[in-house]
Amino acid sequence: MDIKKHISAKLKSALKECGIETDSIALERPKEGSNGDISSNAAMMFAKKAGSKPREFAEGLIASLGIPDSYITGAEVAGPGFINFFISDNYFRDKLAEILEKSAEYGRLDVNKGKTANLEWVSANPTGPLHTGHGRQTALGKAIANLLEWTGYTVTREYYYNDAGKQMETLARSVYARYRQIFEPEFPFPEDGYSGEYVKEIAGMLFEKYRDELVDTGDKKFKEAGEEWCFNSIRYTLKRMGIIHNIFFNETSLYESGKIKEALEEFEKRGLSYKKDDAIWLKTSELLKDKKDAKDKVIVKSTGEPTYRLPDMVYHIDKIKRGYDLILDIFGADHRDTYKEVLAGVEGLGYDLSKIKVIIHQMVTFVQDGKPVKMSKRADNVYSLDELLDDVGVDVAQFFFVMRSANTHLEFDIELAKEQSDKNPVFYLQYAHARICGILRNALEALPEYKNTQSINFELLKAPEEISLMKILSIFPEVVTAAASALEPHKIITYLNEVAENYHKFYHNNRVINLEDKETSYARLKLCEASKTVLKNGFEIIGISAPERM
RNA sequence: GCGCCCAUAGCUCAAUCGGAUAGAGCGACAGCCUUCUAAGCUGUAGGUUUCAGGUUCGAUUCCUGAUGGGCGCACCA
Repeated sequence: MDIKKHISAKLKSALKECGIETDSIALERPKEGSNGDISSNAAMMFAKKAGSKPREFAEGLIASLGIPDSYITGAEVAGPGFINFFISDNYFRDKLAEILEKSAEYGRLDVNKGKTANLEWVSANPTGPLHTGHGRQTALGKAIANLLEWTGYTVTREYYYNDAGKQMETLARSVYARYRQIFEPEFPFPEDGYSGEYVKEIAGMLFEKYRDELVDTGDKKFKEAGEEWCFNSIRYTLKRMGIIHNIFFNETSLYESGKIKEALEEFEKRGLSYKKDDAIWLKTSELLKDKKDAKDKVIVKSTGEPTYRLPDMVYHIDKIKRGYDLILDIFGADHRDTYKEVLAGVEGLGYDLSKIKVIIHQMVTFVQDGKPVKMSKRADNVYSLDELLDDVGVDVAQFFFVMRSANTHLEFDIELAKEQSDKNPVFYLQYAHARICGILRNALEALPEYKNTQSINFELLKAPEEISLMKILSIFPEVVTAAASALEPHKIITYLNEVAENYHKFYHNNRVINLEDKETSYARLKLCEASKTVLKNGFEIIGISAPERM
């Protein structure tokens, strides 16, 4: 029984009597409680068509709806012509029973059951540890992958990297220089080298093992050692954050399979590329017609090496061919223009882009003591993601990165995140969960039979705080739907805040365990269990833990 | 210079495909622990949603322009 479908069907048939056929009945949940539980703007939308004024038309519609019925206690016209529906408390009591029955599955949807999704994110080349600049994307992808799974998708988590490009050579040269410096302090460090401490660490490990035997061996050993160290570091950080990628896709495999060459030939055949100054250019200015200032871009350098664009295009074609129903990329705002060029190339080769969606997130400013923390790549010690996790904890970091809409700049207040107190918004949610767990533990002592009591009278739940808590718990699946279709996990957090708030209010006004009134205690304990379920399921989506004690 | 994104309470941010009296947290002020977790609850103060127009029953949301901030404009990725 879904109340929205119920009301929607009623409105549809009432409109049909007036000669209006429509499939799109917009129903929303009014912010203000006095405006009912569900509201529709249908009368305002169709009054003109019916040759009537909105309020009059609304009155007429209500008269033909056949209410009250077993779920709807009443409907009234309000404001400019809204129809506000009031839902019976028993509907929400039924929902409560449903939450308890579904438990860990409550909120899981089957709208995308049988479909597959591919989410590619992080995808940093193995030239160093992940730094805090990668944090938002890392956390966001984790939550979005969860969100997709909750709507029924089978999700492939993928990491794309290139260990053959210029960046890796730079790493190799940097490690080599640090290695030489161990026994030749005057050995010059490359100007564009990676100056992080970890490079010295890698060099030190090589020296430990081979002493100075590697001086004349070339870059290969240094590159391998660097890549291995960096990937271990990256995987370690990802694991700490609870992320395991199913596929690590190496760009090199695209060369080995000949697909890069094929794409290049196809571009030429289609007249989309040309040679100039010994390089091969893609006619991006033609492919991106709606972008006036688009310029042609180099896809193969005069040295014969492709730029990142070409393999990126081929990589996306590979993902399309793998047959996913949804292909998601997550990029920072600094890639906003470049991904468009890549997709334009894919489209130029005749592929359909409709399965591909791109999530862009804005940059993060880390603030400490009221001042922005500098994140310059030139600095010897960048703030690594691991250090951030050490400083504020995994849950807090995950929460802070995900709590805001991706499309706005994020200010990450390190002092606030470190704070183990009521100032920290993570704890507000986790505290509600821990508090419920405490009560349930107490109940096992005081009323151990509650677990096995078969007939629980939910009609005893009638206090205003109990009703509004039941109401908020009942919309969790709708929130998951909305968050998933917008790909915005922060909507879950906003919702969980309401759940926690409603729970705390309920707690303060209603004693749960009361030996004088066991029947009510049983019902309230069930309400606690349902609240715990929703909080825990929500935490799972956004990727934080559900502590039993705090 | 050009392109994209953003602008909401003192601060950090919400606001359901355009909906009703724009909401939270922090900070400020005033209360609530001999009873299940006070990391909690209750109350007060705080707004011309940057500005100027436009579209309509109705705009924080859509359009135009201005102002301010972020990001990008490589034969780096």
